[in-house]
Amino acid sequence: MKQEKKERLKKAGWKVGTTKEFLQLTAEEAALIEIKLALARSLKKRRMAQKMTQNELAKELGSSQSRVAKMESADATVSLEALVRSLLALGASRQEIGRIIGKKPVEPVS
Amino acid sequence: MKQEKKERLKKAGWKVGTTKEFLQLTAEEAALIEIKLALARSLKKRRMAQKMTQNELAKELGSSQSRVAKMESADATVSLEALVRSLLALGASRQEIGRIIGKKPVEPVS
DNA sequence: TGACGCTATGTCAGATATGACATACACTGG
DNA sequence: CCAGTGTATGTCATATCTGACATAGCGTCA
Repeated sequence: MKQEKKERLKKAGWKVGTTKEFLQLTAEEAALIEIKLALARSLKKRRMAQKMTQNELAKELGSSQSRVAKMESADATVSLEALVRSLLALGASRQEIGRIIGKKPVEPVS
Repeated sequence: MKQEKKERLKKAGWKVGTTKEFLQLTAEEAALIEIKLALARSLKKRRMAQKMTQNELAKELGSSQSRVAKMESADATVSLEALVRSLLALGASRQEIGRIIGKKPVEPVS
Protein backbone atom coordinates (compact mmCIF):
# COMPACT_ATOMS: atom_id res chain seq x y z
CA MET A 1 0.00 0.00 0.00
CA LYS A 2 2.90 2.30 0.59
CA GLN A 3 4.99 0.61 -1.97
CA GLU A 4 2.37 0.99 -4.67
CA LYS A 5 2.37 4.71 -4.32
CA LYS A 6 6.08 5.04 -4.58
CA GLU A 7 6.09 3.05 -7.76
CA ARG A 8 3.54 5.35 -9.22
CA LEU A 9 5.58 8.31 -8.12
CA LYS A 10 8.80 7.17 -9.68
CA LYS A 11 7.18 6.43 -12.95
CA ALA A 12 5.10 9.55 -13.12
CA GLY A 13 7.44 12.29 -12.03
CA TRP A 14 6.13 15.68 -11.01
CA LYS A 15 3.07 17.08 -12.63
CA VAL A 16 0.59 19.71 -11.65
CA GLY A 17 -2.74 19.47 -9.92
CA THR A 18 -3.12 19.20 -6.20
CA THR A 19 -0.75 16.83 -4.58
CA LYS A 20 -3.67 14.98 -3.19
CA GLU A 21 -5.40 14.27 -6.45
CA PHE A 22 -2.32 13.35 -8.32
CA LEU A 23 -1.02 10.89 -5.80
CA GLN A 24 -4.47 9.60 -4.92
CA LEU A 25 -3.80 10.23 -1.30
CA THR A 26 -6.36 9.46 1.31
CA ALA A 27 -7.39 12.32 3.53
CA GLU A 28 -5.21 10.97 6.32
CA GLU A 29 -2.17 10.71 4.15
CA ALA A 30 -2.74 14.19 2.80
CA ALA A 31 -2.97 15.52 6.34
CA LEU A 32 0.25 13.79 7.29
CA ILE A 33 2.03 15.31 4.33
CA GLU A 34 0.70 18.73 5.16
CA ILE A 35 1.99 18.34 8.67
CA LYS A 36 5.39 17.38 7.37
CA LEU A 37 5.44 20.30 4.97
CA ALA A 38 4.55 22.70 7.75
CA LEU A 39 7.32 21.33 9.95
CA ALA A 40 9.80 21.42 7.10
CA ARG A 41 9.05 25.05 6.36
CA SER A 42 9.37 25.95 10.00
CA LEU A 43 12.63 24.11 10.24
CA LYS A 44 14.15 26.06 7.39
CA LYS A 45 12.84 29.32 8.76
CA ARG A 46 14.23 28.63 12.20
CA ARG A 47 17.59 27.54 10.95
CA MET A 48 17.90 30.66 8.85
CA ALA A 49 16.73 32.89 11.68
CA GLN A 50 19.65 31.53 13.65
CA LYS A 51 21.96 32.12 10.70
CA MET A 52 23.05 28.54 10.62
CA THR A 53 24.05 26.53 7.58
CA GLN A 54 22.59 23.12 6.91
CA ASN A 55 25.98 21.71 7.73
CA GLU A 56 26.09 23.32 11.13
CA LEU A 57 22.63 22.09 11.98
CA ALA A 58 23.55 18.65 10.73
CA LYS A 59 26.47 18.49 13.12
CA GLU A 60 24.26 19.49 16.03
CA LEU A 61 21.92 16.72 15.06
CA GLY A 62 24.66 14.18 14.52
CA SER A 63 23.62 13.99 10.92
CA SER A 64 24.69 15.21 7.53
CA GLN A 65 24.04 18.21 5.32
CA SER A 66 22.21 16.15 2.77
CA ARG A 67 19.74 14.86 5.28
CA VAL A 68 19.03 18.34 6.54
CA ALA A 69 18.35 19.40 2.97
CA LYS A 70 15.93 16.53 2.59
CA MET A 71 14.22 17.45 5.83
CA GLU A 72 13.73 21.01 4.74
CA SER A 73 12.21 19.85 1.49
CA ALA A 74 9.99 17.33 3.26
CA ASP A 75 11.54 14.57 1.18
CA ALA A 76 9.62 11.32 1.31
CA THR A 77 12.53 9.61 3.05
CA VAL A 78 12.32 11.77 6.15
CA SER A 79 10.15 10.85 9.05
CA LEU A 80 7.95 13.02 11.15
CA GLU A 81 10.19 12.11 14.03
CA ALA A 82 13.26 13.51 12.30
CA LEU A 83 11.50 16.80 11.69
CA VAL A 84 10.33 17.12 15.25
CA ARG A 85 13.74 16.20 16.64
CA SER A 86 15.34 18.85 14.50
CA LEU A 87 12.93 21.53 15.56
CA LEU A 88 13.51 20.63 19.19
CA ALA A 89 17.23 20.88 18.58
CA LEU A 90 16.71 24.38 17.24
CA GLY A 91 15.02 25.31 20.47
CA ALA A 92 11.36 24.91 19.58
CA SER A 93 9.12 24.03 22.50
CA ARG A 94 6.40 21.41 22.54
CA GLN A 95 3.91 24.21 22.39
CA GLU A 96 5.50 25.73 19.34
CA ILE A 97 5.59 22.41 17.58
CA GLY A 98 1.96 21.92 18.40
CA ARG A 99 1.17 25.27 16.87
CA ILE A 100 3.14 24.52 13.72
CA ILE A 101 1.29 21.28 13.24
CA GLY A 102 -2.10 22.73 13.95
CA LYS A 103 -1.86 25.81 11.85
CA LYS A 104 -3.94 25.81 8.71
CA PRO A 105 -1.85 26.23 5.61
CA VAL A 106 -2.18 29.27 3.41
CA GLU A 107 -4.73 28.67 0.70
CA PRO A 108 -3.25 28.67 -2.78
CA VAL A 109 -4.57 31.33 -5.13
CA SER A 110 -7.28 29.83 -7.25
CA MET B 1 23.98 8.78 18.39
CA LYS B 2 21.21 6.48 19.43
CA GLN B 3 23.46 3.53 19.17
CA GLU B 4 26.02 5.12 21.42
CA LYS B 5 23.51 5.35 24.20
CA LYS B 6 22.54 1.77 23.92
CA GLU B 7 26.16 0.75 24.03
CA ARG B 8 26.68 2.76 27.12
CA LEU B 9 23.64 1.18 28.64
CA LYS B 10 24.82 -2.33 28.01
CA LYS B 11 28.29 -1.68 29.32
CA ALA B 12 27.23 0.21 32.39
CA GLY B 13 24.83 -2.28 33.81
CA TRP B 14 22.23 -1.27 36.30
CA LYS B 15 22.79 1.75 38.46
CA VAL B 16 20.42 4.08 40.19
CA GLY B 17 19.50 7.67 39.52
CA THR B 18 16.52 9.17 37.75
CA THR B 19 15.60 7.68 34.44
CA LYS B 20 16.58 10.89 32.83
CA GLU B 21 20.00 10.98 34.37
CA PHE B 22 20.62 7.34 33.94
CA LEU B 23 19.63 7.29 30.35
CA GLN B 24 21.29 10.66 29.91
CA LEU B 25 18.33 12.06 28.14
CA THR B 26 18.76 15.49 26.73
CA ALA B 27 15.97 17.99 27.12
CA GLU B 28 15.05 17.40 23.49
CA GLU B 29 14.75 13.68 23.95
CA ALA B 30 12.67 14.17 27.06
CA ALA B 31 10.36 16.49 25.13
CA LEU B 32 10.02 13.98 22.34
CA ILE B 33 9.04 11.30 24.81
CA GLU B 34 6.50 13.57 26.41
CA ILE B 35 5.00 14.24 23.02
CA LYS B 36 4.75 10.55 22.34
CA LEU B 37 3.14 9.91 25.69
CA ALA B 38 0.57 12.62 25.08
CA LEU B 39 -0.29 11.18 21.69
CA ALA B 40 -0.47 7.67 23.08
CA ARG B 41 -2.88 8.70 25.79
CA SER B 42 -5.04 10.52 23.30
CA LEU B 43 -5.04 7.56 21.02
CA LYS B 44 -6.33 5.25 23.70
CA LYS B 45 -8.91 7.77 24.79
CA ARG B 46 -10.17 8.26 21.27
CA ARG B 47 -10.33 4.61 20.47
CA MET B 48 -12.30 3.96 23.60
CA ALA B 49 -14.61 6.88 22.96
CA GLN B 50 -15.47 5.21 19.69
CA LYS B 51 -15.95 1.93 21.48
CA MET B 52 -13.46 0.15 19.32
CA THR B 53 -11.20 -2.70 20.30
CA GLN B 54 -7.50 -2.62 19.58
CA ASN B 55 -8.11 -5.28 17.01
CA GLU B 56 -10.66 -3.24 15.17
CA LEU B 57 -8.43 -0.22 15.09
CA ALA B 58 -5.56 -2.41 13.97
CA LYS B 59 -7.52 -3.58 10.99
CA GLU B 60 -8.39 -0.04 10.00
CA LEU B 61 -4.73 0.77 10.16
CA GLY B 62 -3.65 -2.33 8.32
CA SER B 63 -1.79 -3.39 11.42
CA SER B 64 -2.12 -5.78 14.30
CA GLN B 65 -3.52 -5.72 17.80
CA SER B 66 -0.12 -6.00 19.38
CA ARG B 67 1.15 -2.94 17.61
CA VAL B 68 -1.85 -0.92 18.67
CA ALA B 69 -1.20 -1.99 22.25
CA LYS B 70 2.39 -0.83 21.93
CA MET B 71 1.28 2.47 20.46
CA GLU B 72 -1.06 3.10 23.34
CA SER B 73 1.69 2.40 25.80
CA ALA B 74 4.15 4.59 23.89
CA ASP B 75 6.45 1.63 23.54
CA ALA B 76 9.95 2.54 22.43
CA THR B 77 9.49 0.66 19.19
CA VAL B 78 6.73 2.92 17.93
CA SER B 79 7.45 6.03 15.97
CA LEU B 80 5.90 9.43 16.24
CA GLU B 81 4.66 8.89 12.74
CA ALA B 82 2.74 5.76 13.69
CA LEU B 83 1.02 7.61 16.51
CA VAL B 84 0.02 10.51 14.32
CA ARG B 85 -1.20 8.23 11.55
CA SER B 86 -3.37 6.36 14.01
CA LEU B 87 -4.89 9.50 15.41
CA LEU B 88 -5.67 10.72 11.93
CA ALA B 89 -7.30 7.39 11.20
CA LEU B 90 -9.50 7.90 14.22
CA GLY B 91 -10.66 11.17 12.78
CA ALA B 92 -8.42 13.63 14.57
CA SER B 93 -7.71 16.80 12.64
CA ARG B 94 -4.38 18.51 12.22
CA GLN B 95 -5.56 21.10 14.67
CA GLU B 96 -6.44 18.52 17.26
CA ILE B 97 -3.10 16.81 16.88
CA GLY B 98 -1.39 20.15 17.28
CA ARG B 99 -3.29 20.72 20.49
CA ILE B 100 -2.42 17.30 21.85
CA ILE B 101 1.25 17.86 21.20
CA GLY B 102 1.27 21.36 22.57
CA LYS B 103 -0.63 20.74 25.73
CA LYS B 104 1.39 20.83 28.92
CA PRO B 105 1.21 17.59 30.84
CA VAL B 106 -0.29 17.37 34.28
CA GLU B 107 2.32 17.97 36.92
CA PRO B 108 2.99 14.96 39.12
CA VAL B 109 2.35 15.44 42.82
CA SER B 110 5.58 16.39 44.49
C1' DT C 1 -14.53 -23.90 37.31
C1' DG C 2 -13.84 -22.90 32.19
C1' DA C 3 -14.55 -20.38 28.12
C1' DC C 4 -14.46 -16.02 26.02
C1' DG C 5 -13.15 -11.25 24.78
C1' DC C 6 -9.80 -7.73 25.30
C1' DT C 7 -5.19 -6.18 26.27
C1' DA C 8 -0.05 -6.76 27.15
C1' DT C 9 4.59 -8.42 25.98
C1' DG C 10 8.30 -10.79 23.43
C1' DT C 11 10.29 -12.13 19.07
C1' DC C 12 11.58 -11.94 14.29
C1' DA C 13 11.80 -11.46 9.12
C1' DG C 14 11.06 -8.00 6.09
C1' DA C 15 10.18 -2.98 5.18
C1' DT C 16 11.57 1.72 5.91
C1' DA C 17 14.60 5.51 7.47
C1' DT C 18 19.17 6.98 8.45
C1' DG C 19 24.01 8.94 7.99
C1' DA C 20 27.53 9.22 4.88
C1' DC C 21 29.35 10.05 0.64
C1' DA C 22 29.64 11.75 -4.16
C1' DT C 23 28.34 15.01 -7.06
C1' DA C 24 25.70 18.74 -9.16
C1' DC C 25 23.71 23.21 -8.92
C1' DA C 26 23.34 28.36 -7.63
C1' DC C 27 25.30 32.32 -6.11
C1' DT C 28 28.96 35.54 -4.75
C1' DG C 29 33.38 37.90 -4.60
C1' DG C 30 37.62 38.20 -6.77
C1' DC D 1 36.50 33.41 -15.78
C1' DC D 2 37.57 30.75 -11.21
C1' DA D 3 37.20 29.50 -6.24
C1' DG D 4 34.48 29.27 -2.37
C1' DT D 5 30.25 28.60 0.15
C1' DG D 6 25.80 26.82 0.70
C1' DT D 7 22.17 23.86 -0.96
C1' DA D 8 20.04 19.84 -3.65
C1' DT D 9 19.80 15.03 -5.20
C1' DG D 10 21.03 10.08 -5.76
C1' DT D 11 22.88 5.93 -3.82
C1' DC D 12 24.15 2.56 -0.44
C1' DA D 13 25.13 -0.14 3.84
C1' DT D 14 23.31 -0.36 8.19
C1' DA D 15 20.02 1.00 11.89
C1' DT D 16 15.41 1.25 13.11
C1' DC D 17 10.45 0.27 12.75
C1' DT D 18 6.64 -2.65 11.39
C1' DG D 19 3.19 -6.39 10.99
C1' DA D 20 2.50 -10.80 12.39
C1' DC D 21 2.54 -14.35 15.42
C1' DA D 22 2.68 -16.70 19.94
C1' DT D 23 1.49 -16.47 24.38
C1' DA D 24 0.19 -14.64 28.88
C1' DG D 25 -2.77 -11.80 32.00
C1' DC D 26 -7.25 -10.29 33.41
C1' DG D 27 -12.09 -9.57 33.86
C1' DT D 28 -16.67 -11.33 33.23
C1' DC D 29 -20.25 -14.44 32.57
C1' DA D 30 -22.47 -18.81 32.98
